[in-house]
Amino acid sequence: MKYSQSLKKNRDFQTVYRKGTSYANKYLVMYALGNQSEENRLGISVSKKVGNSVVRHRLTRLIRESYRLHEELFHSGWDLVIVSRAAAKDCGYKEIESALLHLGRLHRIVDTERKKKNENDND
RNA sequence: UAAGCAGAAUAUGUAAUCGCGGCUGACAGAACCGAAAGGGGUCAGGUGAGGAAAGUCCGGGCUUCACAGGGCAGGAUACCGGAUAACGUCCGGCGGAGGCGACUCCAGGGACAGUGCAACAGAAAUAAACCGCCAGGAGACUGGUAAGGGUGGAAAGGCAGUGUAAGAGACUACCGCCCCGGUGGUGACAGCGGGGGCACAUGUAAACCCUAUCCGAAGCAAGACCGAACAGAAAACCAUGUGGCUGCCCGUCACGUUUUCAGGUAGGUCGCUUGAUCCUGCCGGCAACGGCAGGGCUAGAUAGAUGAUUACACACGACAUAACCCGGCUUAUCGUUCUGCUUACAAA
Repeated sequence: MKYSQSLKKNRDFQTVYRKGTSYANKYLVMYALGNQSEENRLGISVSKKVGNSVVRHRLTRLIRESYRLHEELFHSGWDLVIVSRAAAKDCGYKEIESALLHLGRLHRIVDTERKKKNENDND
């Protein structure tokens, strides 16, 4: 991903869960916390309750792909944790994509209208 | 052709665009991150999950720790021979059970080493007379009897005959069982001959147990190397200072600074894929498998890479995602194809 890192340490996940704000819809839960940097960091969590390994991997890839294709819509400087809920296990790409963008708008870190990262598009 | 039996192969495909993990080559060999170790750029090419990758149920390699030798405990296995690195796996047999057959299935050592258990029913369960039958007696009843009834998973080999008062391996034939001998086979065992009238007298070892054989423990988050932080040891420095012994001086100790050594957390690198390897051919073997020759290299991530979109095709796509590596077992599964064989019918 061009503008983002992935969130790796369990410690970082715990920080976002504890101090961040959260919104949820039918398929996903999104936690967000400002990280005082130029970049976003994205963490994806799919519980074993959702399904077996094949289902969990597919959901992780769908969420990552949705974020990648709309990366320029997100404001920068946030740690995001996306948690998949059990209802998401039969979803296709389109449903995950719209659910992700919906949660981003609730957090007010997604611009509905235009691309915003012009300062980063200079390079 | 129909019904079946055994085995094997395959596991949506094609094209385009965007994206991801290794690898190779070229150009840089910088910037940047980090104390260091180390990481890291751009472009191109090529490559990138399974038959079960699953369950983690067995067996081995590998690694670290432990280990003179022996025994106990605990666990596993249990007809015979072979294969193998090894196995509880596989192959070929034996015995038993099922099927017309191809073929399938088997928790298949020991109950004269010992202990336990066997409900209910039944007269009685390891010990026999309830009914019946026979004899005696007027009768009550006494005696004989395991052929018949009834109970039960099991009632003292089965069945037929002789025999008898009625009966009984009491006697006889056949079958079964036990013992002995020799034959074939590496062996489990098979079949042959002779003998015993059948005794210990039931079942249960998936009850404890006995016998024989095997087993050290933990696992790649193993482990090896580098190594901030942080404890430690030694040496040097007393230039200044603080505190204790002590109110002061000397002395000494601790704190202090530098260097070296050893340990080692976070972090990093390796382990990490060339192997009991795969493919083809020939040879040995009924087979599992082994030998020889030639050829191939086919993921290696470390929060964890295979996805998204579009188009087309049809059978409309099941189960399921490597995590050190192999050999098995078990379980899940949409379909398609092939090979060999059996039975029935038809044809010849």
